[in-house]
Amino acid sequence: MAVDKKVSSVVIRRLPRYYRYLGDLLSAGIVRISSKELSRMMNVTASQIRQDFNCFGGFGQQGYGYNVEYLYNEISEILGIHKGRNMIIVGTGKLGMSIAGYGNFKKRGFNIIGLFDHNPDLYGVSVNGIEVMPVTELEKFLDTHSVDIAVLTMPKESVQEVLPAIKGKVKGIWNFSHKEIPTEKGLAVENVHLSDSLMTLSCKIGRMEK
Amino acid sequence: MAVDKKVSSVVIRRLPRYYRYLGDLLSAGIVRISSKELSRMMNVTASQIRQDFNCFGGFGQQGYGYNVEYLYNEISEILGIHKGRNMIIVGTGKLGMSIAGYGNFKKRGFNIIGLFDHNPDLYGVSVNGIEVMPVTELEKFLDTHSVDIAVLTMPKESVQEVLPAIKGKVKGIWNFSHKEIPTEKGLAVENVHLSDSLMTLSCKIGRMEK
DNA sequence: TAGATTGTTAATCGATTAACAATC
DNA sequence: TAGATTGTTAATCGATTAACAATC
Repeated sequence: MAVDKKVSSVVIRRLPRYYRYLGDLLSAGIVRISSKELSRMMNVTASQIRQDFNCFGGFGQQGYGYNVEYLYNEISEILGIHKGRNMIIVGTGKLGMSIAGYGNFKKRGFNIIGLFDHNPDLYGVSVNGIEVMPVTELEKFLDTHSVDIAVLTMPKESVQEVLPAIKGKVKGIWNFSHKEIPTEKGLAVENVHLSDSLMTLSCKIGRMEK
Repeated sequence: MAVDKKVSSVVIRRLPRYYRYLGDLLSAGIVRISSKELSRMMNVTASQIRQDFNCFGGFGQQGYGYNVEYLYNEISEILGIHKGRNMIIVGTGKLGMSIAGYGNFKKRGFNIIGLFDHNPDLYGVSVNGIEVMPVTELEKFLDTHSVDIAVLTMPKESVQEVLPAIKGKVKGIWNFSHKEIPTEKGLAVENVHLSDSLMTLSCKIGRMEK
């Protein structure tokens, strides 16, 4: 029952996947699961599953396995789901809008409370009741609202422009722009490079062909 | 100059990032770079950079470093850029459409040649000259066109429905649906779980706050 | 109780880093 | 040539897997 000190980031990155599988089991009405069964489903070793869970203190019971609902809730807690995180989206092109329109975030406690762009044609356009505002309003908005996460879906050129306005005022950046943002103290960053992923796929295909 | 046998997937996943940085250096007119300089820029060790490149045979020269353009082109080659990969997008909701509309893929040799959905309202809607077709046409399309990559941007429920039509007819799947697709022989798969990434961010924020 | 399965320690494996001889 | 920097081998570090005692 050694509770977490420093959990490795590879473990943290595996948690959402556990969360998904456990959600499916829960919907299927499954009450308990052993690390062995789960390992078969998820294509990982049972050892790894037990090690991973034990980074956070052990959620199972010898001879029984894991209670699906309990485990699901614990992981949900660790992931910060249902904490009620406020998000803004900067850059309301197609990608930004598709994120804005994705209903499941709200269900999990991620609320979009602001949309920003600097194309005047988009000002006032609304998604789920939230209107697009000019980027020039961003700083004021951050001073008057509590924002946890900024989602950056604008062209890389605009990043330098908005970054100073954002830093220190949000806890995390979910960055889809092609400008990499380094993590720094007090600021969590997830850089998502969709084209990197396509190139990785392309590379895999190339090596398969040989 | 030990040429690649089995390159580890962690190395392959790093290649697109090298490619991005080298592209920037190239645009900036930089002719040569040492692993040490690059390591400072990219926040990795020079050792790792040299090890990584040497998986593919070594692209540098002692005492000089690496020629930026040459290295860029070599990595581009390994990644399969400009090979002219044909892609189709299945599911033309907002996310699918935002991928369809992203201009840079074409520039790198990834051509979107088909869009599919089963919402009749979208039939005939076109992006960059490609019209949305009914999913029922998918199988016929795959038989009459050479398609390398299928991009899945539909709801998880529809995946089982289209997967049989696709398997064996494409080389890779770029999967954005929430249904995980296992890799199998002769089929490369990249599962992209955007919400996993948001949850990882949320988790990082939570651990920062403690 | 006997059987099952966890939590946890120890062994293995792989990836990263350090070091240095080769060489441009 | 002397200096720089690679390619590559060896050392270290961390992550994964195996094993098993604890215990439900």
